[in-house]
Amino acid sequence: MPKDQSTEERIKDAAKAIFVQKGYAGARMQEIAEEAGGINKALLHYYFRSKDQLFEKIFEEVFQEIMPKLNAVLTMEGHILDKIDAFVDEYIRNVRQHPHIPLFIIHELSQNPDRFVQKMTENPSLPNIAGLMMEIMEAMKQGEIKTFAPIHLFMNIIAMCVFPFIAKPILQSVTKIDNASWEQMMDDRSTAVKQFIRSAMEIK
Amino acid sequence: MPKDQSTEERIKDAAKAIFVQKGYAGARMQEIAEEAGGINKALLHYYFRSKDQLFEKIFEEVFQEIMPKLNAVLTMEGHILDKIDAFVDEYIRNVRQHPHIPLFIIHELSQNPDRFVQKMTENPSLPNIAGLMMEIMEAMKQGEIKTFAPIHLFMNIIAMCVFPFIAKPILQSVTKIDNASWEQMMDDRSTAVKQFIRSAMEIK
DNA sequence: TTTTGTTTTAACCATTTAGTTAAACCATTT
DNA sequence: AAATGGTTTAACTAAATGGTTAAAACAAAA
Repeated sequence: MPKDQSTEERIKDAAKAIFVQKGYAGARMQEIAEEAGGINKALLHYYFRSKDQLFEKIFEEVFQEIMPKLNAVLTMEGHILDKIDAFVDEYIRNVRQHPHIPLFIIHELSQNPDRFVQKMTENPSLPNIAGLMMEIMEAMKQGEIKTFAPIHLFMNIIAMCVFPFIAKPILQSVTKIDNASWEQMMDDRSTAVKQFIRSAMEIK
Repeated sequence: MPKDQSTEERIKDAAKAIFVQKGYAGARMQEIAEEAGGINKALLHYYFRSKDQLFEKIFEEVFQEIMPKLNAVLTMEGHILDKIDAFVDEYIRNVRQHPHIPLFIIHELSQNPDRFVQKMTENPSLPNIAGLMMEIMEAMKQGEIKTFAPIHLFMNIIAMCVFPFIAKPILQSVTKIDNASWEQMMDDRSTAVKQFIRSAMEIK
């Protein structure tokens, strides 16, 4: 039972920063120790045994931090387009606070695809995508929104929310937008995406 | 002057496969040598001096392989929506053939953002985004398409094309789609994206 | 056939890196 | 104060990894 929280927490924060920035392969235990501030490398092993186990802890935490927020919105009541609006808002707001997380998750997950399944079966807070699909199809049948393959709609929504953060360096270079203007643009991003989706899906 | 192409080419192919799959930090010179098939690790250094230089060569090649194809479409003549259609088709067709490239580029570029600027200034085949923006705005002014911030439209298009390939492992897991169905879905992707964009941008 | 220059190999080197260990430190209890 | 148990450190080890080197193999020219 850890009496002193501070050291373990400091290590986790440092590890999170380094792993998220450099990925598993690029991260060094030494660097994590330094990031934690005047902490010996051996302490990392004292608290987490190995790089693998430390990484798994961090990955799990990061992962479980982002997921529940999303399906919270997904299980919201109301009109499907309002739900999508809420999803977009929530997603972009979250990602802006932790801009490195999506690329980190995507990269590490594509190195080890099975990890996703494992993490999901461990924690049963898996998003109910099938339910969402049903709901979308129902709304289409009711003539509330245009008919469009639900899976592609789903992918479009996620893509438009996440991609700018994942590809920021390229996009910023290719569009020659400086940091200040980028943040300004991100202020408008939520509205723009919602508008685009409504424009595509709203009938008439 | 390299008389024998074969060895150098085999190394490059192997390096490309490994680097693209594992990233710079995760790739091992030994593994690249093995991938090349019965080739000594020292040969890699004989031909490319260092891991860094080998990586740079590969990165450059991969990068220059994808870029020109894109602005080729970008500088096409015709109606803006047709141009976008062509872009989407070309992009998705290309990415399907090399599904690991986008994540590779994005990941390595976010590790070293300056590299993009460098690679771009080296090769002047930079896509004329400003011109595209102008064209889009002109079409809006002419009432050919709905009014919508061009930069967000641009990001939406790229996002919808690339994202599914970048996030394939997650998306496949979360939607519980098996490999066969995934490919089938990708067959429809181009059409779906084009339809979505037209639905969002077309007037009336 | 000898010579010359290039390609390839096996063995090595130096450094980095994850991980270990034994001892020191420190706070709390007795 | 002594003992106890958790925490931290410095110094170390073993393995991995990028890189080097000297010699062998090979091909082409003289």
